[in-house]
Amino acid sequence: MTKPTESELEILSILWEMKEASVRQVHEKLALSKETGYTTTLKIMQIMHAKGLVSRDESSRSHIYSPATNKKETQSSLLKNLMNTAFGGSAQHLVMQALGQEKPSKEELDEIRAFLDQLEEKKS
Amino acid sequence: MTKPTESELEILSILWEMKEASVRQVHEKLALSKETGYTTTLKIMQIMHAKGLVSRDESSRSHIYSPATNKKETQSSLLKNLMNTAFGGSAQHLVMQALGQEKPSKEELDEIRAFLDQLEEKKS
DNA sequence: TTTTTAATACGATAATTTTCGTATATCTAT
DNA sequence: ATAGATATACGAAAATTATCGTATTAAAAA
Repeated sequence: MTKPTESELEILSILWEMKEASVRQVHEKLALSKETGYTTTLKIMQIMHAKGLVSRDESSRSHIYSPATNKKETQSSLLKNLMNTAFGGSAQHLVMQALGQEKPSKEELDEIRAFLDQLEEKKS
Repeated sequence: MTKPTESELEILSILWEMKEASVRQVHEKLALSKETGYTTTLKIMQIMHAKGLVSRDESSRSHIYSPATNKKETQSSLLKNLMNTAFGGSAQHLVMQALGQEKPSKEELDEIRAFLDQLEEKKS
């Protein structure tokens, strides 16, 4: 599985959310947060297709793209990479830092707690 | 604060751990996990110095480098970036994913729990 | 049918990042 | 002092990534 570049990841992320979309649709979303031309978006998506990061349906004139990589796996690999390069390999530090800056809601905190409990059970 | 590149981050991470080190020392650590030449490491560290990512003591012949950027801030910014590009902005998802793959020890889990509690208190 | 609009393909340039060779200076040991 | 080892500086090539213009084709509107 090739590692997506920064730009590719932005697009992949949009596709994860939308499930499938045309270049136009992706570009419009992307343009909300980034100054960029349509053909640039197109080109990157074509490259992603060549790399196998996305698949596309070419049956209609405007191709419909969808993510081809496993979302969890990609996230996991990026996370592991960041954990190793920036957090000395410590999940704990990374997690606490992530929580600290985001101030999650009580509900989210509870879900995380439940998740922690579940993790611990599995240990036995 | 300029965002470190991937290679720069690897080096910065080593410096965070060692507090301070010569190019030679950094290079030896780096070479354990990566095939790379000495002058390459040197060059990157010089660039980092020019960017202000590290500072150095030039009083002896072999310069001693140390990290110049705030560690927390850098980590935070990288984390936020990954959270936005790969996790749809959700700290919760990121955190659960990170924990899931690392299987932390009971002690670590407890520390995280304590941290969650502390977070919640602050809310009121 | 003609014109306008909108899509893909593709090549080329620009920008960024990584890599390394070589020159030069300094330290160390002989 | 001289030779050998080891440092930094620096330039430039190589590799990767991002950007965009233009040609061409297909659809839609007039």
